[in-house]
Amino acid sequence: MQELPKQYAPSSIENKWYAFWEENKFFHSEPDKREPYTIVIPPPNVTGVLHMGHILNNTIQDILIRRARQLGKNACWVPGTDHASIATEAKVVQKLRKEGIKKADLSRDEFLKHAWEWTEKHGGIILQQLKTLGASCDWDRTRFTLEPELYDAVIEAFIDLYAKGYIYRGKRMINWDPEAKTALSDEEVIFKEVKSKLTHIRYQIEGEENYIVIATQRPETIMADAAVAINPNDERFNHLKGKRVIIPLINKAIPIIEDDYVDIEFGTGCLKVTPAHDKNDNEIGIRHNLEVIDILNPDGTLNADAQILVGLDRFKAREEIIKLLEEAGALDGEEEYTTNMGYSERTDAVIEPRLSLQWFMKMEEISKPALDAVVNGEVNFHPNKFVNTYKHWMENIRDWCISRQLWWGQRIPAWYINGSEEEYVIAKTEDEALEKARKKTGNAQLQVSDIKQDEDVLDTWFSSWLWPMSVFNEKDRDYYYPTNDLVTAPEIMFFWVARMIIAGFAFEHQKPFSNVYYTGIVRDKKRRKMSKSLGNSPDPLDLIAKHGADAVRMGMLFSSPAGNDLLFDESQIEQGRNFANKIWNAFRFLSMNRQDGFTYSSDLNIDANNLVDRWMLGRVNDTIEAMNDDFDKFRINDALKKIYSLVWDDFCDWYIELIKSETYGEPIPQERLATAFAIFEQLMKLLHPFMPFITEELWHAMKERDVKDAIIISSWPKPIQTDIANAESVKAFEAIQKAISSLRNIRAEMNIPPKVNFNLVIKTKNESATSLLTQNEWVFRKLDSIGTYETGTAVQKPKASASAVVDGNEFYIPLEGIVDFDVEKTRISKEINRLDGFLKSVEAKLSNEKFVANAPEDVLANERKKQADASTTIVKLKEILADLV
RNA sequence: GGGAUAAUAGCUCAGCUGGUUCAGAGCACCUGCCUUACAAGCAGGGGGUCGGGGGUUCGAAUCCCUCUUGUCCCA
Repeated sequence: MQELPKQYAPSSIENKWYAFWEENKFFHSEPDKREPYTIVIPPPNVTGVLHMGHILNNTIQDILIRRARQLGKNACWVPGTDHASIATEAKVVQKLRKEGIKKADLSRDEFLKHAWEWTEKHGGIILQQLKTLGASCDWDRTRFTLEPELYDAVIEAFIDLYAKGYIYRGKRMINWDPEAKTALSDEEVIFKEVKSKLTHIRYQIEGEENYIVIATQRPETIMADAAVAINPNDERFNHLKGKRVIIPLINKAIPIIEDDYVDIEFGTGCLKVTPAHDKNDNEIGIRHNLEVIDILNPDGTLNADAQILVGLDRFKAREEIIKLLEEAGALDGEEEYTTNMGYSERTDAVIEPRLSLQWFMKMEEISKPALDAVVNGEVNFHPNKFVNTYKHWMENIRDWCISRQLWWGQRIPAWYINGSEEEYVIAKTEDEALEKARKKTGNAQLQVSDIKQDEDVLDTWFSSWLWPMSVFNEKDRDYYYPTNDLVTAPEIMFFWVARMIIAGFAFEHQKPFSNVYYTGIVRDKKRRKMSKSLGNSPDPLDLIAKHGADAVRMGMLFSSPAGNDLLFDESQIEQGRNFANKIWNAFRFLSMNRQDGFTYSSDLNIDANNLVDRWMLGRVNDTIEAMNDDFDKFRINDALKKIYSLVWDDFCDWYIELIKSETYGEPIPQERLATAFAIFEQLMKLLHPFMPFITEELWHAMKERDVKDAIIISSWPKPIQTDIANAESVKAFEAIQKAISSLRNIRAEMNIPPKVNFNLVIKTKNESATSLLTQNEWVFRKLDSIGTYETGTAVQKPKASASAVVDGNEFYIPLEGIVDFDVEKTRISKEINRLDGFLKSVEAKLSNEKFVANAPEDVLANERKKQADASTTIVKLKEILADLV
């Protein structure tokens, strides 16, 4: 047998097994008689690259899918990407610009050709990267939101919703991104707190020398002012009512109006009203029937209606106009001010509120079932706290602006007739549109050239919200839909999760999934979100190359309870790597001990007389049940911690130590080794979802196995031999562990070198303890250096000795010649003090009549037992202390 | 401004239905150890008024109120 290297080297192993899994189609799912278990991936941006958030998110999905596969379900994880219209279009435009091509010079078709080329070149890289992580996606089912079937699904959804009256076209205040030159939905606006200035400007009162002062953040918009508003209850301005003021620089008279919206306390109490450039102002404008003067171009520069500073960018214009106001004597000072400003989620440009003709989706009615489903638990959120956020948003839901002034996306299926903005038909194809247009106009002579399709595309989320349905063909949808679990970030709860639930009920009349697991955000140690622009994120592919995918998965998950942010540090990955190495070496040791002809049976059948085996298997059994419970509750990181501790603490630190041969240099007795191998199999299975590569590697290193016996499709363990491997055996062995720890503690505190033997005298509390400790003498001998070993209820206490009382049994180590009495006295006194304090608190409880009267019987009984145990131990320790004097 | 959520060891966090030696884990730290695999390891150890205050209860890290501080979402 070839000896294994001392350290685990993941890279070659990982590639090998990933190829093996793919070749054998273990990730692929087809509908069959089994129960399905389905996850759809949150589709990343098609031209994106893998970042730490993807690592966390996809690790969790892979864990869920691999465990489901082991549980015998028909596991299907559908991968794919979305077309990310704004981001991708921006990238393509940028690339073309570098080549000296302007988008404006291209036809729609020409531009789309470039966009597809770009997508094919960069698209799907991220999916390849996911493979290095071990993601067991069904790659045969990879979907893209712009591929024909999904495109059609989006168009059909639009047509259907339009027919039902949920979609309308209208001129509303929308969020305009002057950089991408498109409308955005409310969700795509990110508010950031920024330092700004309030500029105070004098508006002369018409026909008077006096002026009033208004405070504004946006002095460059004064040319679009339609009025100045005051609060009707503001007595300071009684004299202004009914008058008009003159806008400086352009000398235009506008009315003073009264409106409750004006905050008397804020600024100067006078508000300039700019209906074209502010949402609130727009509402005031509607109430007072004010003129709407739009002075901005789509790119954020001033247009001719501004009269001055035409062509200047809005921010440049702000600087310039302040100078002009100052020169004109209209500037009344500036004031520092902190405000929340809206930024484009995609381009980070400052959002421009703008009145614009767009397509909207009515949300209130259609979202009702989706609200109910989450509130009544039909769809569960993990952690549950996110239900509140969801509920709040859904109860205050507003209409969704779904049109985007872009080309890269699903083109809105509206055809305008004869150049009209108002007269249009909704149809899937041009032929159909023409037919409908002819019918609508009653003009049978209408030609294709008389109708023109809307230039705009739909919001990317208008395709993503169909994802759990649209990734399946009709036949498969019956089987896989509704899907089971969705793993995503809380950031996109509204963008995506809520809308998927809405769409699920709207189109399939069913929820899209049963559980939503919200992961945390990956941050750096300073709690900053990891991002490319900050440069504070490691490249996950480097991490994988350096430490192995298993280590990265482990490390990420270890410090990542559901819904809590993860403060990433590479030392966490090292912890994962260390664990992989530990497992590797545990196996290495076991394998080194195999003699010629060694075989083992996977069916565990342990000896009822061997407490160590009973304990070990009992621990495995407990862990299986505890992990299942954790998985049911989506406490995935708790499940990981349990298997981690079982492997490292129980199996490596105790069990392996105990199966070693009694004779130095001899291999592990082969029947013990066989049991250890069988237990190790259980451990590998439990660990497989978390660390797929190393477990598959060792699984095959344990014995020759058929392809069909790969661990990836092995069965998830169930508790076995629970008649002997149970709580009782665990408890019995734990008492021994505690005793051994106490002895090791004495050895350390007394500075007895590890190899120096000491004698052990155990005065047991009863005969069953004697028998336990007699039978397990070998355990003590194995784990510590022991000379003579004497046990019984009536043994002679050695005089000068170090001692410990564990579980009512007294352990004595004769000290003569070895040790310092004072140290031992201090040790014992400390222990007495500790127990004394504990006893007092217990006795305080028990002497409280109300406690005795009110506490349940089992609590009471437990307190009494605590009291009895503590006081007998104290008595014993005091005797011991007395003997030391 | 409205809402949510959190505050526990130096750091990151568990602690789920109020009661088990409940004050825990990992990391970091200290001490000893190259022990039949693993120094990426083994053994042992120190460290916390559970943010402050008040309340409910026989009993509170856990429930309620309040204050402070932080984070997130929404406007």
